[in-house]
Amino acid sequence: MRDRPSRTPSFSVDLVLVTAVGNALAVLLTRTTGDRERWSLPWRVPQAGEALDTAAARISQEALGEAPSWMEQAGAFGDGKRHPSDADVSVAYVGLVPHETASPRAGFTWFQLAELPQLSPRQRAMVDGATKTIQGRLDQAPIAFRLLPATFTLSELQQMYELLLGKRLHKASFRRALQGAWLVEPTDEWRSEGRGRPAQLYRYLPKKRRRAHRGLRFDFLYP
Amino acid sequence: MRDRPSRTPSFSVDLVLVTAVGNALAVLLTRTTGDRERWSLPWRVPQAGEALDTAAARISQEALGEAPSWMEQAGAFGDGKRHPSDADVSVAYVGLVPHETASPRAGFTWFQLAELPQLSPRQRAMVDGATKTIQGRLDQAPIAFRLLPATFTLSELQQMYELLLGKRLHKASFRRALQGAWLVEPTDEWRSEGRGRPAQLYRYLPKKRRRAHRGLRFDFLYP
DNA sequence: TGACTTTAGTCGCAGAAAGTGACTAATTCG
DNA sequence: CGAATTAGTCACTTTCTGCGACTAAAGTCA
Repeated sequence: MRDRPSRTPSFSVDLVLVTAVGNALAVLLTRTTGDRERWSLPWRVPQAGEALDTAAARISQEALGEAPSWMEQAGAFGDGKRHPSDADVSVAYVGLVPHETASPRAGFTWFQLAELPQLSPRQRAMVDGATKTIQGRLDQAPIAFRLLPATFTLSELQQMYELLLGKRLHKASFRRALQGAWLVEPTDEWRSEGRGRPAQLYRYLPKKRRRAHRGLRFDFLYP
Repeated sequence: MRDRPSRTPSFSVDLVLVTAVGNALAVLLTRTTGDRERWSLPWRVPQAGEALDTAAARISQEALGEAPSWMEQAGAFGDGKRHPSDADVSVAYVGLVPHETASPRAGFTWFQLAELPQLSPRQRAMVDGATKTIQGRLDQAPIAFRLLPATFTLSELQQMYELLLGKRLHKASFRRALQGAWLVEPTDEWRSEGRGRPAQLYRYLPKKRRRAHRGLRFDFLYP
C-alpha cells in the first residue's frame, strides 16, 4: 500500500454545465486560448486542500457568475488521455442551469449536444457520462425542474421530461403521475402563447409525503 | 484555466470490496502496518499512465487473488482529509464478491458493515458511498446475483435482495417479478437444508427480451 | 359573426401489475 | 403418525398505466 511512482500524478476538476435551449440540451464550452478552433469544458486544477465540491462551484462561478441550480459529481475520468491540462485524472461534475436566467461570461458559449465541436477524448467521455448521470437521477430526484424557470406551464414541464428521457409521454398519464407526487403548486397566473387556450403557470413546491414503498422491479436490461 | 498550485495534487485508488456473509454485508479491510489497531480499505497510488479501472482490478488481485464479479466506480472523494496516503483525492471503486468462493490474502479480513473498525474519514465516506452505489444499481442491473454462488435457491436470492434493499419482500410477488424478468433458469438439482421441503436450485441465465417501456414514475423523495 | 384550428386540461375505461393471504407439497422431528 | 418447517403456487383485490375521447378557451380566416 505504499508504492510511489516517480512522478506524482495530478488531477483536474471539470464541469459539464447543461441547460435546455428550445428543444435540445446544450453544454457550456470555452474557447481554448492559443490554438485555432478548439473548445473545452471549463476546468481547473484545484488549489491544494480545496474540496472538490468547492472547486466545482468556483468553476461555475467563473463561467456563469452563479452556481448551478443542481450539481453532482459524475465520476473520475482517467482513461482517455489528452486532457487540456496534463492531469492524469479529471473529476467531472454535472450542473443544471435554467436557460432563461443563465448568462455566460465572455468566452463561454452554449453548444447543442448534437452539435458539439471536437473535444479532448476525456472531456468527450465526461459529456457522455454527464448525460447518463442526469438520466439516472431523473427518476430519483426532481431535477427536471432545475432546468426550468421559477414558474412554468405543465406542457413545458412535460416537454422537459420528454427531452431528458428521449421519448414522448402521454399527457393525461404525465399529469396523473405529477399530481400523485405533490411536486407542483398552481399559481393564479396564466400565460397565453399564440393560439390555443392559455396555460396555467405552476411553481415547483414539493409537499411532504411518505415514501411510496413499491416492491421490487426487475425492469432493467441485464447485461 | 491554467493556474497551478505550488504542490501538484496527488490521488489514490481505493477499493470497497463487498460480500454477503450470513445475513449481513461485509467489507474487506487490511491492517495498516506500523500503527496499533488500525485498518483501512485496500488502496494504491496508481502508476503514471495506468487506467483507473486497471488499477482497481490490480488492487483486487492483490487482496483477493481474483477480480470481483462486478465492479464500478463510486466516485472521487476529496473532502474528508486524512487518507492513509497523503493523496488529495481518492477514487473509490465498489466490487461485489460471492462469499463462498472468496479467500482473502493474508492480512485482509472481512468486517461486517455494522461492525466496522475506525477508518479514516475519507474511507468511511467511501464505504457509505459504495453502499449507495450498490443500492442505486440494484434496480438497473442484476447485481444481486454477483453476491451469490453459481447456483442458488430462490429463497436465497430473495434474502439477498432483502438484505440489499433493507426491507422484506413478499414471496409470491418476488417470484412473479422474477419470472417476468427471465433472469434465472432452474437446474435439475435440489437442495435439502435441514427440515422443510427441499428447494430447487437455479442459475443466473438472462434471456433476451425487449425493454419494458414503462412510463414516468415520480417515485422519489424530493428535495 | 361563425366555422375551424390549436393548445390546455379532464374523464373514464380496459388491461396490466402489485399486494396479500391462503392453499398444497415435501421434508424433519418427536 | 402428527406437528412443525420450508418451498412453491394460486386466486382475489387493489392500484397503477396506457390511451382515446371529451370539454374549454383562445386565435384565424372567410
